[in-house]
Amino acid sequence: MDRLSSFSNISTRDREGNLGRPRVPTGSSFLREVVTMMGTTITFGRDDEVFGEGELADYVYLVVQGSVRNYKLLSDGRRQIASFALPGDVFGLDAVETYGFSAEAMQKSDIVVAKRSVILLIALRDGAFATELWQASGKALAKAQSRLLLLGRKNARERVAAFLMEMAERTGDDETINLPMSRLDIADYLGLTIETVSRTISCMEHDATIALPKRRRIEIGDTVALRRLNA
Amino acid sequence: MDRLSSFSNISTRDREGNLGRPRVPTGSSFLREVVTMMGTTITFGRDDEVFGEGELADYVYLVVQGSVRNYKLLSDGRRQIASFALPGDVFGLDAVETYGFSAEAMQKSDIVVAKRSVILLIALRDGAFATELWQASGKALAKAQSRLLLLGRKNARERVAAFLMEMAERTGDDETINLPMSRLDIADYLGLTIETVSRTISCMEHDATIALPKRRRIEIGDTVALRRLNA
DNA sequence: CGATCGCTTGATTCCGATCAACAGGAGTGG
DNA sequence: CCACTCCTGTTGATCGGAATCAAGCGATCG
Repeated sequence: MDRLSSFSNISTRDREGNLGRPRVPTGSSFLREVVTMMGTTITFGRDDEVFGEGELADYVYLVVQGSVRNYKLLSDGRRQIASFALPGDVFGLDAVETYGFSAEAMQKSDIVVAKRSVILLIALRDGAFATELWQASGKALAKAQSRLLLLGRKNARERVAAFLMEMAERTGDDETINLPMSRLDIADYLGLTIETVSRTISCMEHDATIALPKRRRIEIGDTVALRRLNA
Repeated sequence: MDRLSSFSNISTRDREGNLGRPRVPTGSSFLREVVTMMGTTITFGRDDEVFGEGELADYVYLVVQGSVRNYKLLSDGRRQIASFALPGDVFGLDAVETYGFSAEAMQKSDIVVAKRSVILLIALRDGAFATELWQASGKALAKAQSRLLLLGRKNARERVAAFLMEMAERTGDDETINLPMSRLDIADYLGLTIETVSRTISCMEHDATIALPKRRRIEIGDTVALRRLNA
């Protein structure tokens, strides 16, 4: 764990505790360590742009607190959210020359910003680290491919079920989900309209598949029913 | 170009000529060199499985001749093709533990098969090579994200237009496309049905946007009209 | 030459989009 | 504290684009 020592004098104590989350995202925590070490924390307000599609990709980002939407737009305003970045997630890492999508904070968010050139330098010197970056991209790609299946072939109910299971996995305690995003964000993530998302959620509430004590809080009642919709 | 010399005694002459293609896919040709050097060529017949989703990812692949579909299935048979691999393309590279999708030859295809462990070993020793792998994954991810936008937000005509432009770019001479895949493959790539693909293509023929002298050959008549549908 | 497979075309259905109205909650200012 | 407004989300009615169902065509191959 002191692989960083050749690049920095700062002690490499574990910083996971700072995140204050019940779960840590899968993947290299060493990558998070490097970004944290090499970067600066910036606070973004609600709907502030972190970067725009097509801009030179000079930085990589780590969400400490808050959440970020990564999305692409068509010229007429249609939007597709590619991914949500939650606390502990790194994003903007896979850009090659320029960012392939835009990124906006969904609420007041603390984000560590690190120079890509530094990451690249470390990667070039350290094959193991570069390999971790490669594998991190591989995992991101696998997720994207699952989403291709969702967007290309699943119906509304299946999409919402997949979303709920994903969010249950990534936040909360498997039973209760605290949504950091609006219904519109969910719709643009799932390739649906806000009305269809709302209706589908209502329907699942009537089914007792889920309960919603608050707008942005969903409790999963019937995990089996959700899982059955997932394959 | 002799970075391979430490791993092999075979001379590292340029092997691109072997591919017999008008265009070489973007990205590291060094990666193709490594795979070619370290691998063995195997010929697959039409619809032969190269690997199945969930299998241990022990190999990486390079298409020399022919073409491959990479796809995921739902339990009821719905299929989403994530990507097509054409001559010069490497696939199966981004898998982490197991393959995240299945791969089948679309016709008789010559494919170089190389052990992943060898690639990994080189990557661990050579930060520059590992960084190339990382960037290759980044490009694949960018393509996948563009396809998320297509599958989530574009209508049938826009999807087909995007497909034609992609194929014109990847094969042939920008004017004439020789399709290596069936209408069903196109449909499963674009998240449509075979009937909708057929109708849309017919409609574009009536428009004189395209011409189809043969079933598997498409000539682009109005590039501007196609491009207008793309953003 | 006939059979099969791949593709096209037509008729109808259906799921999700669109259009429209309203409800509830949070935040604001008096 | 309450009245007001704005914003987000829900619900209902209708529409439309692609799916589904169905039939026929044409090329390829044994």
